Amino acid sequence: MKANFLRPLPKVAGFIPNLAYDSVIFGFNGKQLKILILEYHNTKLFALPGGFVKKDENLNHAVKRGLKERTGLDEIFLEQFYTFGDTARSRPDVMKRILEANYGVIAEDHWLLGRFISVAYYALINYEKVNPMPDELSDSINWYSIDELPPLMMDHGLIVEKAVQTLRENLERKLVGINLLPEKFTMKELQQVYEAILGKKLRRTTFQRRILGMDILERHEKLFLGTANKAPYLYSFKSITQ
Amino acid sequence: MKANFLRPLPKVAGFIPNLAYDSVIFGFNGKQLKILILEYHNTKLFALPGGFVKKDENLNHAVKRGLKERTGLDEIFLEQFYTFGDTARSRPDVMKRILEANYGVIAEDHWLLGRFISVAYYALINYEKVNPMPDELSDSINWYSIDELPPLMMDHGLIVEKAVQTLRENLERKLVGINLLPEKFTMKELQQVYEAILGKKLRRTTFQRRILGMDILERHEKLFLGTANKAPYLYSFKSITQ
DNA sequence: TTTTTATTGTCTCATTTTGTTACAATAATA
DNA sequence: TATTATTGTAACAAAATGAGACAATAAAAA
Repeated sequence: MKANFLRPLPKVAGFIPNLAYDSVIFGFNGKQLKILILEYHNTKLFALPGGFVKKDENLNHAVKRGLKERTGLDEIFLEQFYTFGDTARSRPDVMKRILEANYGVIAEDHWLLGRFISVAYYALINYEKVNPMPDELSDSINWYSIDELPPLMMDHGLIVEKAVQTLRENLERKLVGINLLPEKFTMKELQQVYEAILGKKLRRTTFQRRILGMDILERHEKLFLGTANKAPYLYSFKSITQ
Repeated sequence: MKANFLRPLPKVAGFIPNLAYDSVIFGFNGKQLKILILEYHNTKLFALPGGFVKKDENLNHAVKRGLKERTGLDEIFLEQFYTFGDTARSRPDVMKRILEANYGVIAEDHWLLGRFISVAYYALINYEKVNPMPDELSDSINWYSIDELPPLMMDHGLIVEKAVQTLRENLERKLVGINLLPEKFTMKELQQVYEAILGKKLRRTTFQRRILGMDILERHEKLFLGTANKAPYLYSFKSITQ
């Protein structure tokens, strides 16, 4: 949420003060919905990837920039979902631990120890195309299944909760699920994405009929996996033809 | 959006810099969906009511505070829907006009002429219970029908658009429509709210059956309006009984 | 080569929801 | 007492969804 994406101890000058962003980066491993969580050096603190906004930079651009550094990906589904602005969410004590573990003693009035309002985004990415990169402050960034998260610092647990809730609400309306899959996918894979997001099983025949009825998929060649059964077709998302 | 809710030319000290909020306050006059728009002194500039966040104040609380000043109402439906963070949305030239019309010459580096990221909220209120109050900077605040808005300054037109879109999306899912009506209302009034929000006519019998089927309304006495026809029942929203 | 197995694509029928029309009940007026 | 416009609800049609059945098939086993 705070001191990421930054190499030397960052100066406030270049950034908008008191404003941060956090990102909930979703991936799908074929079975479970996962998110990227980083762990700060020598603190056992787990947090969402986040960062700050430059003074002359669009908010959306700042988040894309951070995401690119983390995942290497450029053209991904990214949507803002809430801005967290309670005073109690900022925890100077926690920030201090993180900064001291990295840079030694920190001035009491350092800008990173102040209050932060954080704009939260969620991203949907293709799990297989990513090699997550930690930053200077953290020694690891890893995928965690959304129902096996480590205890997250500050209000990051709440942020994840709201992200999952938003994703569920948007699933039907905006077909966001597609962004978690590779270009071509089987109907079963698409159904598994839906099931992982909604957290419940769906009926195969009804699901297939409903999705095909939407007329948003293009059918391609079959996928032969070497298993002793009928091979499924591959589908891709129809590009909108204006 | 900017210099509202403030009596003397506000000092940056007490507020979080570069951060504002804007509110889209919806009301329903029985026929049309309306929003509150204010006009700044001697500028012919129309804007959404907005304000700033105190350094030690919850974001949500700041918005409630502003809304209370504007409408006198306390317990109203209020929901955050988007944070606008493009650099291009801030228009120092426009701000300068407003401030100079109120306070005379303004320093070039005044904080209000800087860049602002704005968290946008929409509110749903009972049109009849409100006597809108302008602030120091504006000489009027008035209801405008959402399809007859004056040209709004900066990106406020965009903010309204997104608010209406969000309201539509939330109408089914969260039954927000109820908040625009008085405590007790007829089925027809409720339908008119839905129609105003969705911007289309609904079928009476289907609407009535669907709403009643939700089991969220309590039926009360009839409402006799003196018209030569059957009197409708009054309904209220069932309070959630845990 | 033939049989077996699990999975896929699609069809059918039951159930539920929604669209549409009809109609009796009513509150005031003529 | 008849008329008028509106309301509440019933009745039926149409559409969407739930649930099961089944043939087609890809590879392995026999």
